Amino acid sequence: MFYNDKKVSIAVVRRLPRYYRYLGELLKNDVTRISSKELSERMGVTASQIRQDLNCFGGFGQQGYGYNVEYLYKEIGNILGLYNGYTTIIIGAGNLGRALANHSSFEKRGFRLIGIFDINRDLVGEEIRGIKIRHMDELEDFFKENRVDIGILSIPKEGVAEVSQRLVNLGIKGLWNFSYADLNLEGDVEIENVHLSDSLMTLSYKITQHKRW
Amino acid sequence: MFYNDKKVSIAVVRRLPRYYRYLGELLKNDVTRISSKELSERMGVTASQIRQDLNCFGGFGQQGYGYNVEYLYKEIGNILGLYNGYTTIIIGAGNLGRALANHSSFEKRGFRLIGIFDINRDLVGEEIRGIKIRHMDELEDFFKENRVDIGILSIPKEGVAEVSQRLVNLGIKGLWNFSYADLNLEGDVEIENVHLSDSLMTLSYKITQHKRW
DNA sequence: GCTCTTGGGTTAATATATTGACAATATATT
DNA sequence: AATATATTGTCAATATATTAACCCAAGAGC
Repeated sequence: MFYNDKKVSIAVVRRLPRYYRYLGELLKNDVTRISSKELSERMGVTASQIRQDLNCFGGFGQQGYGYNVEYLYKEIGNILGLYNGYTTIIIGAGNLGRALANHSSFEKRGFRLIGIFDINRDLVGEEIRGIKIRHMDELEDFFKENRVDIGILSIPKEGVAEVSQRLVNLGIKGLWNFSYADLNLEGDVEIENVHLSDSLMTLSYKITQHKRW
Repeated sequence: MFYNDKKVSIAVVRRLPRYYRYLGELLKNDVTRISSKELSERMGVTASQIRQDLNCFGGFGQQGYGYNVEYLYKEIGNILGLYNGYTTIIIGAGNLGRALANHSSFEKRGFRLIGIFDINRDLVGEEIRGIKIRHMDELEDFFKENRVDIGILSIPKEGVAEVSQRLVNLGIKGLWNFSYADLNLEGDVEIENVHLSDSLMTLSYKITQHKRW
């Protein structure tokens, strides 16, 4: 993982959204400045980590003052690419796909849902939040007329390999994969797997090995 | 994180579900034995890591032979607590809550959904997969009559602090939190946060810093 | 304006995680 | 039955991540 040719660990990158979230809250509460120390106490991490993390991307703070909340918020948003107006499409209009389509917080972060696709012809034509469901056959045509940055895969694992390869061939930049299969594709695409079952099993482990029941 | 008083890193624990998944696939394909080397190639990790990981929990393999797939599968399932018959309830019957309720793969992993709750009285009485939605007021009574192990929180972040504390007071063992707020509770409860927005923002970072567009 | 305090950036120290190496032991082969 | 081969469990080496320490710039107080 890189930033301006500088190597940045994925652990650091995964913390950025959390910083962004906390800074957003501060901003909402009209806090204009914050020190790494105070932020660390709120977030339950070390101040050192915050300073180290942020310094991967540049010196955003000022000695004796701290960080300007609004400035830092926007900088991190920028690093995360939230102001690039990325477009998304959902593949699979099942329960999960619908839930994601209705999940307004993604729009709030700058992601714009522009299409929903499914193989089930019974669903085609139906609308979710003003976006009509298209058949998978229309995928290629859709790409001719729209810039699609991110594909959200909410389909059973059986179909994932084929569909994802198709999306990559069409030039998609990223895949957000909810299917119960690891995606390891040939080609120039970024992948983020969300394995809900894995997360639930991890919780199950924690409960099982927890020492008080 | 511990296993039989032995310290096991969370990184190792988070890999267990993945091993479980791959072993399940092998089992389905009637593979009876596998070496760490071959498994490592399929999974895209090092053989050393697999051996090291598994040895946190015991010596499941045999020199010169490898691992018995079925045995290892069951052992890991057991370590993860998948055969303990954990019960779950969903708090929040919005889009995400419904999607999770309909997500059958959790049942397949041994988790049993026994209740759905919401504050919206219009939804009360409605059924999802045979489970009727109850009003939050009934929560305490429900706990008197049922053993509830895991609470799935699919509600807006505003309500999370109050609801989660209530669940902890009622003796819940784990919280699977989908709300856009970190849960850091007092009390004897295990927590697994799933921040979908964070994951999407991480993908956005990867795309943004990717070096070919 | 001078001094004191705050607090970021950076380097060093420590802790954790991953990978590599190999002896020990079971299986497979002849 | 003896030998060759496969492959684990474990220890050591390396790499990565986190935390601590400290220097020095900027702001606050007088």
